[in-house]
Amino acid sequence: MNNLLSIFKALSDKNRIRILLMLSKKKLCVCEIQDILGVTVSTVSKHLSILRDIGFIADEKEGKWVNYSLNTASKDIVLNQIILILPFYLNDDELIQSDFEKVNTVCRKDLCNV
Amino acid sequence: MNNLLSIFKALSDKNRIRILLMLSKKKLCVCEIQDILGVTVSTVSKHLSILRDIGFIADEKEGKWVNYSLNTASKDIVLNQIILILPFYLNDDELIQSDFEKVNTVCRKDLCNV
DNA sequence: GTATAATTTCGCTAAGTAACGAAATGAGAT
DNA sequence: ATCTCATTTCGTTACTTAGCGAAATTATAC
Repeated sequence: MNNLLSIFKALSDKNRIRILLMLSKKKLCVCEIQDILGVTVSTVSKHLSILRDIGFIADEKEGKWVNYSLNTASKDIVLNQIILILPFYLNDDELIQSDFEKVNTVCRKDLCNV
Repeated sequence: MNNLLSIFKALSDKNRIRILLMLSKKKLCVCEIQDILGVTVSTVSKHLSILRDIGFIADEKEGKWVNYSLNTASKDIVLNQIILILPFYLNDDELIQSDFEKVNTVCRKDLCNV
């Protein structure tokens, strides 16, 4: 029950939903997600830790960066179903479409090393 | 997006999950649900209004009482999927099993008219 | 080894929400 | 028509949580 509640609580935030859908398109690092969401790095990091703890996403080091990716191989029924359903539900959403465009053009090297 | 968020927020509460699963077994009135959950009537009423507004449940008058029932015919993809998945996920949950037993024995006439 | 840069953690504030009791509502029963 | 009783709404309190900036951490690159 508590596990299930954690899943729904994790999904009760607009920015976390946006992150999940971004990651369904492409692996991203924290600073790229920050750029797209328009919130501070610490806030993004907090959201990512919530999504990671549940098993929605996975992280992996690549040079200086940590790449986050969607975990499509979860054994959890609810997690799997949610990840399948989300795109059908939100592909037409204006904000999500705008996020998708940014995902394609975002460049971590421009964002950092200022 | 906001619709989806409302759905997940509605599901982010233990008592609302319990209510949904109770109603999957039997139609219940507010005072019966109150007895099983062990919270005040006003709290139950608030939970029910949240679930009703989204379309998870429906209400219907019967004499003095309002019967609440699970809306299994929702056109919403997420709502439908959630209602299908919840039992698989929680049938083994201790609290839910205890709720199910109480659902079978609860009697609204004993609860009211004290 | 030290410097650099991305990420995480910490302390705080503001907004949101579950719970309660009391008052208001509304429909059935007399 | 009035009374009764289930239910809803209102006002309040306590708790949770998203967001921020600063400090701490971690690991790469020189």
